[in-house]
Amino acid sequence: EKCPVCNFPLQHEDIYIRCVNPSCPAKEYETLCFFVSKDGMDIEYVGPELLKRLYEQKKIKTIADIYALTRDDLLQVERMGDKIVDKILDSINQRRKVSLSHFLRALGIRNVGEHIAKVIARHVRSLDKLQELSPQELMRIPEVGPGVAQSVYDFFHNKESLEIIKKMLDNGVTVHEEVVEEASENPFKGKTVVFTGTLKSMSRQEAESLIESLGGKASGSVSKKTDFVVAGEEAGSKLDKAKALNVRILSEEEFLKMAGRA
DNA sequence: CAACGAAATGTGACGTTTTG
DNA sequence: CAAAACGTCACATTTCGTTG
Repeated sequence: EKCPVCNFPLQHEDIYIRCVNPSCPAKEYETLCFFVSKDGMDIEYVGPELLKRLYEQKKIKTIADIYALTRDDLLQVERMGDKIVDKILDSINQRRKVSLSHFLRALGIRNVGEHIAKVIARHVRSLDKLQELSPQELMRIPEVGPGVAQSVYDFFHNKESLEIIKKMLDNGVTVHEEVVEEASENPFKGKTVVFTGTLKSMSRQEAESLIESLGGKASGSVSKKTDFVVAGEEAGSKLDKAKALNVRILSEEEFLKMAGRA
């Protein structure tokens, strides 16, 4: 079953599908894939393959339907046992409560990534408020320009997406306000940090959220605005750039010590 | 309005767990 | 135990917002 307009198959290829057909299957499927992915709601044990089966069996169509899945729906899928079904349901339940920034990110609004989602969430505080903002009002938020403002506005003024949001709320999803807490004094407060290479003691993501919790910013690329580069094993090109720009380089040990985790 | 830095998007490889 | 499916990671390229 292919979309008559774009003719894309139902295949998770990480391609961003921009088919004009509002009910394009390939697009709907990609939206589902993104929603459960790490960059979205991060629903464990649910990935492209499972979604494809459920979509083809018409058990789900939109991201809202994920929250209405039953044990039987899942057990009907091939290669599905009790153990994994328990985990899946558990995982979905865990994600019923979500912060506004996380939710906003997971919706997959164009031009809204992890960072911008957080910025917007901290400014507007609630989902209701966000829906009321005009593009002009949105642009008053720092780091939000015309492109982002338009995407966000369009999303919240589209009949389909509003229905999906309503359905999610009806299915027990609660979006809570963003909590902004002031970080205590530490070497990373207000600093920009870039990680390169592999860290032994934690994942890249854990390290980045550690920096954030300390009031710093974890960035992906080295520039002259970067305060520290933390070099793990097999550090790549970012380490070279740091040396070239005379950015202070920290070993993993130094990093942990300064972060108070050593 | 061009240059620049940061964020978003795209690409590809590899490790781990579960089912049957 | 092998195939399937999920998870993790690094990094290149493109796009966006800001600033001089």
